[in-house]
Amino acid sequence: MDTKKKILDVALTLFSEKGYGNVHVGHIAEGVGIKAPSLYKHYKSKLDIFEAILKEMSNRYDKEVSYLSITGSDSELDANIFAKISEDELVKMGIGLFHFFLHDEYECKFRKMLTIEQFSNKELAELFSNQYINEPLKYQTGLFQRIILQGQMKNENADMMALQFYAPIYLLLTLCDREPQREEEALRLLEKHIRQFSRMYKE
Amino acid sequence: MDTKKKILDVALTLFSEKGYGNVHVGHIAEGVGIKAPSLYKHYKSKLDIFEAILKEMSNRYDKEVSYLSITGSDSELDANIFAKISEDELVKMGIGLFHFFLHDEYECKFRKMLTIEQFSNKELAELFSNQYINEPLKYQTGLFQRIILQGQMKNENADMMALQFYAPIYLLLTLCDREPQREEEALRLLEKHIRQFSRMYKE
DNA sequence: GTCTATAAGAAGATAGAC
DNA sequence: GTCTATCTTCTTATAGAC
Repeated sequence: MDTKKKILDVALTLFSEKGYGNVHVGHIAEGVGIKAPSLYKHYKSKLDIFEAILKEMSNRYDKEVSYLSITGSDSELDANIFAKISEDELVKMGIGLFHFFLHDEYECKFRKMLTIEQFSNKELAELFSNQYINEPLKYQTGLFQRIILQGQMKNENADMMALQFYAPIYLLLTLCDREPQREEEALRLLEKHIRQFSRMYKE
Repeated sequence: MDTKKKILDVALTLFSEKGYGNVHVGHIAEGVGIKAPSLYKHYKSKLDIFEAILKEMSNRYDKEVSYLSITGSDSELDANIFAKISEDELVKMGIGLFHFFLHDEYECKFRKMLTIEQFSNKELAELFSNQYINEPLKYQTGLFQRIILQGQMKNENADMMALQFYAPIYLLLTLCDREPQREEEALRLLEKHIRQFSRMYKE
């Protein structure tokens, strides 16, 4: 097994639960199954481990964006699929997105880690905003612009539609990060939200 | 000047910037203008300071809720005011609320502190959810129910209207906590959101 | 690459003078 | 109520054997 990789896994788990400052190299080592000094054969410092996580997750993110087209400038392609789907399918899409964000192991832990560390420096603040605010809004704005052009929805501001569609998803996601036991409740609200949103904007 | 109170002020400021684990009693003492051991004449431990902040902010919150009626079960009263106001006045109300949450010194620091510490135990998670999710949604649901009854808005689910009205405010608030330089942008989006929301649901 | 031993310093907290 | 001095423990990191 790749120890260097396992160190990042364990560290990400601990950082996402307690935050960087409350995790000690001894805890990470214990999770990996080695002694603390052995960590230093793989990474030169605790900060080095943290930065390796950022780099690793940045790579993962880039791959997912280009593969799943969750965000990015590729909403042109999706709109054709989107425009033809029913309200039921829109719900299915929203819930699928929600599930992925909430249950993908790395996605979830990384988001919690950034939530804790977002105020500690400007780079982490920007990273959080880009990944969880700017990019999703940009993508969904493009999507709604297409849907409007195709006459499926009312000719309102697409960026506000994206905000009004996405903000509840974001709120429910951060709610479930904090209180995982409320996932069922969140899913009910999410479905109701998308159905009502769909009904209000339908042309 | 009240040293005991000043300790809480300084500690809250530091906790909201760096998180509990990254703040040391020496830092707090320095901010207050005394030496670390002197802190222990006022509080018996670092954790004791943290808990005193929670208690203090809980008192502040109770007073504000009952005084400003921002949340609570008093939406019956406000609906009469609300129902008669124009879209412009609805915008003014939303922006006023946003400004208060964002610029009230204690409100802002406490929210950041809870954001950082929300995953460290269940009580803090519940506190965050109650104060920034459950209570605002409950209040606004009551408000929209009244507005619907008075025939001012479409007869849709009031709880979804509350979610769709409040979630963008919440998203923009957390955005400004993270990147204060984006406040102007957030205010523009907020106004656009409320105007579009108002237009979509207007009967 | 992993271990034990240990350095070097930081951090929370106490004792006791003033 | 504040200070200096100090204790104890924790924490990161290094040295060097295996």
